[in-house]
Amino acid sequence: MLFEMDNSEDEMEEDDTEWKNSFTDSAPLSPAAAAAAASGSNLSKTPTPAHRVILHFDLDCFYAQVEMIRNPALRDVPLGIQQKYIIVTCNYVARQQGVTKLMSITDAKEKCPQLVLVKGEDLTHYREMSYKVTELLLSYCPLVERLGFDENYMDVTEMVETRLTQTVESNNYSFKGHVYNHSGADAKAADHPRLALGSHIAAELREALHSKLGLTGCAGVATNKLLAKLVSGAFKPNQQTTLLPENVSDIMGCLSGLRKLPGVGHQTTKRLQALGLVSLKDLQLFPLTDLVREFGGPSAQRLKNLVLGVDDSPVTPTGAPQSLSDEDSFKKMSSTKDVLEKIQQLLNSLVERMHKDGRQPQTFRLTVRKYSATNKWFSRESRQCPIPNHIGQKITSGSGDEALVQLVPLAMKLFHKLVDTSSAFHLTLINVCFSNLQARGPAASGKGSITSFFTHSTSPAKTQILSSQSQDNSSQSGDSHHVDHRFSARSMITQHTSQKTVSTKSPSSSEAALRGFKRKQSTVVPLEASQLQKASCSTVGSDPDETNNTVTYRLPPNVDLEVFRLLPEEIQKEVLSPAYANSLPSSLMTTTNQSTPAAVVDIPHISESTSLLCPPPSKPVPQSFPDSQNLTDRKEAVNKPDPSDRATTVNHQQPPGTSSVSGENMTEEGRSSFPRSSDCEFPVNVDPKVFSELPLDVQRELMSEWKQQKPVLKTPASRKPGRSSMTKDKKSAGKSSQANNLLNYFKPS
DNA sequence: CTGGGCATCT
DNA sequence: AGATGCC
Repeated sequence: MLFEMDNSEDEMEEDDTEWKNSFTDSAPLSPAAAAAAASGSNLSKTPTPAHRVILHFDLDCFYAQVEMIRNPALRDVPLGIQQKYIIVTCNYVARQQGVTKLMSITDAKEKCPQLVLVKGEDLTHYREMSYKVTELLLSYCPLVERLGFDENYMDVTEMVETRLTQTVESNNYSFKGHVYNHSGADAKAADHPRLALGSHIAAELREALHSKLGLTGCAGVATNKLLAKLVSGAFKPNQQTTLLPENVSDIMGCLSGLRKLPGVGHQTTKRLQALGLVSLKDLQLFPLTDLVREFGGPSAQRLKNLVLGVDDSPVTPTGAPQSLSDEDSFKKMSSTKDVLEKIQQLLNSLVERMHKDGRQPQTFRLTVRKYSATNKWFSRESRQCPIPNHIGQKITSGSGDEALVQLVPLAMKLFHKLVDTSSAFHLTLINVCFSNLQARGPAASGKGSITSFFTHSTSPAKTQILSSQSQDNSSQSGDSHHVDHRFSARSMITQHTSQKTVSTKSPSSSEAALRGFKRKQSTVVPLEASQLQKASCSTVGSDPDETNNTVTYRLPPNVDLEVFRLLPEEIQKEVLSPAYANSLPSSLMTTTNQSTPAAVVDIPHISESTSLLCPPPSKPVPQSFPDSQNLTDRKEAVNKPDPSDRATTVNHQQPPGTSSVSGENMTEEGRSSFPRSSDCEFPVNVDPKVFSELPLDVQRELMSEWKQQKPVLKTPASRKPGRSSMTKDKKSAGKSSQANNLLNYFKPS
């Protein structure tokens, strides 16, 4: 968008000249020289080479591309990816008709009534594809840094030097793709052999992305990250651009405002504006000392550098993520029960992701966003706590269900630190996060290895990163990285295919969907949809023979009379309420069905019957790739747009009223047959309030533990017993701790 | 009627 | 723990 009118140098010329003057005034050195000089302050191990060749890759409308790969029928229709009420991105067919990123659904429909919408709130597929991209790049060169899901920086300086020494003169030294502010053969590659080679590498990598992953994208080639990023968008989509040092001032001059600089966000822009600084030139001419006063030394200097196109920051290999989180936003969440269900839902998928990652989280964090009239927009608040080892191990060992059972109370405790539930509250977002991720393998480390993210559950794979590239010439270079593919992306692909065909022991999405149902033992073979349906709706009756066996308690999580009698009266009521019944295990399965104004065309990604009978969870979506049948299904649906001519939503949602009947039945039955009881015997440390908010199955699990006196606690509970009062003082959560005592989670805080 | 993740710095 | 920034 910034540079779409790039090659027009007509009226730009005057401003440019003026701008250049100011540029050279404040920066006597060329940008490259300035960068080299600035790098002196960088104490990093390897002083950044004076001449770096940095690539920036930016995939075209990434989410839309992924969806079009999953369903090729979407390629030719205007497609928007919907999150809540927003089109987060859209394909180019839609853009042609005026749809833009971050446009509201309403506006998008006006612009483009035929717009096909796909829900994109579940990032699973995007995340997976995103890492495939990074892995592919990593197979060429270890210095790859991710920026979001759809962008990657790459430092190919070494590759370039290698090619430079070996290609002798044979190369014609032409540039691949565009050269910024040069038209065609204008650019003399001989003057910039490294950048020219960089453009070749970029072209090869883009081709690899296309042939191996089916993705298109843009690339920028420059001498630092800032410039590479700025120039990569000069020609869109699916093109690449190289920025030569002599054109740095050109591209900087084209920036319409300081906000366009990567690293300058809303807040920084405001603060700069308060100083009277709006244009790049304003900032260039602003005295550094004054800037230091406002922003401090490092930030001030960095701003000064940015505005000159100077950026000595290294390409830092991203490796596996340092935290995994899952969140959902909504208009209003005001009951503890809803919070509990949401936390369950979020944790469920997060635990599964964590397990696939293979590392063990040491810290758990819960974040909420509270609605407030004044501060409607932001203000998130969070509380975090350590994760006891025995719980963390259950995540990595695959006992996700048991981990879940213990994590939910933990999360609820944090929730009560954040929210005073005795008075009304109004949340608009909940986020759960695992951080402080600890690699399991003793020698797993491998610097910045992204490997652990892909090779779940296996022994620490060798660092699959090739430090130096093959010398084979350009014709071969596309394949030279093939060697270790099996370590990385391949493993994920294998997972996909194996799921389709045979039952597999690797954690599948089907199995994930069962989580919370607590079926007998480990259900390896995915169940039929009808079975799932049965399980979720038939759990209300009596509990025939489900006794004891605390470790693997089974489903259906029926009401255990014995346990139920022990519950406080208000919980009994809550449990018996229809809403709660619906929320029980099935709550883990139902997606939060935010009302979609648009017409809905149900185009299941799994199979129609599955979707109708038992809607998949919104987070862990079974990822069978489109087979022929699904393809035809979707095509059919897409080709039959809603006659109403309104926008069309493609999703898989639960048909209304699927699970309500049995719940109400249960209400009647339960109310009449179960006695009220006030004699609940909790262990001293248990906070009844917290306990009461747990779902039945969780309560039962805990009760069983307590009964069996087989506590997880290692140390005698000689602790000062928590007051069992219902009062909540939010302040003193102080020293409540025997670290490994599950009961501690229930102590009133 | 502004999403869902991630990172870094303080 | 919060603020800020990026996509």
